[in-house]
Amino acid sequence: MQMKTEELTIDCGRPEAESSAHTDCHKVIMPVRDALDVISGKWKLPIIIAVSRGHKRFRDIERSIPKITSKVLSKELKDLETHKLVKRTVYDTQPVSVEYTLTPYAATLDSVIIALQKWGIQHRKKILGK
Amino acid sequence: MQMKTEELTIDCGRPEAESSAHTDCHKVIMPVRDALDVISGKWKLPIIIAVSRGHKRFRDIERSIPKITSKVLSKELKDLETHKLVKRTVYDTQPVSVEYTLTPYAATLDSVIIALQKWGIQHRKKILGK
DNA sequence: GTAACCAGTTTCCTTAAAGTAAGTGCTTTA
DNA sequence: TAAAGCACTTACTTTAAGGAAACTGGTTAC
Repeated sequence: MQMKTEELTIDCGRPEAESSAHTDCHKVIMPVRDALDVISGKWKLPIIIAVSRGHKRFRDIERSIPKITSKVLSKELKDLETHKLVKRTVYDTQPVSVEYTLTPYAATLDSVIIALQKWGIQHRKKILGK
Repeated sequence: MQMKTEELTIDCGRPEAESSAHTDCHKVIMPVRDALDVISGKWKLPIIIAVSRGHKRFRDIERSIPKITSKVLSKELKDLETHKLVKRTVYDTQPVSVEYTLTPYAATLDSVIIALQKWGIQHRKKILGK
């Protein structure tokens, strides 16, 4: 789902001299954009956090995130699943119950989340001038 | 410019028992969303990288980022300016020349960019199964 | 004097993301 | 037996982002 990277051809440089800057630039921007494709957007991180807090059932997650709709939640959970961050398990009860959990892989996002959180905290202070 | 956080009221939790989970959740998600407001989107990081590579002039930056248009570049530079990541300096030459540079503050984004870059690299491997 | 460069702005248009609202098929509870 | 819960899906509408192209008002180079 949207792994389009072909348009990421950032040139970034002074054609004559340092053509190393080209590759260089590419190497930063390409993975960053890959990462942002997965975690940016309004709902993905809220969902990951809600699930990490123990909300496993669809309605449960839905209730824990104000203003999210079932439509959006459904779609975002699918995205997170294809990115292998969330696991969907169907239990053969009557009626079937479905559980969402984070994969161990989701834990690799911790450093990203922490970096974003830290930066967000100080940025708010900076912008609001407090 | 879009510092709307009032809808970030993630509830996140089991009303009875641990109401600490509420505040907890909030404390993670709110700054993360603040950070994403600033750096997510298609163009902001490419622009930051282009400027960091020494492209200072409007047309220069425009040329260094394939497919960007003047309209979008103009808007994004303004955003980055209000977020204090980019500085716009007008020199009183004939005709006036304008220079964009990164602020020292932009350097605080390094850890975020590095975290995203790292994660993006291994994620691509994971998803493409290489 | 006309072509080209600079730093943008304006207008119009298309696409994509997100919101609204209702419905589906099943089951348990009052 | 009617209401409500579960896990969603479908159809329709609104909003936002982004692209294309032209244009402004100045300046310098040919």
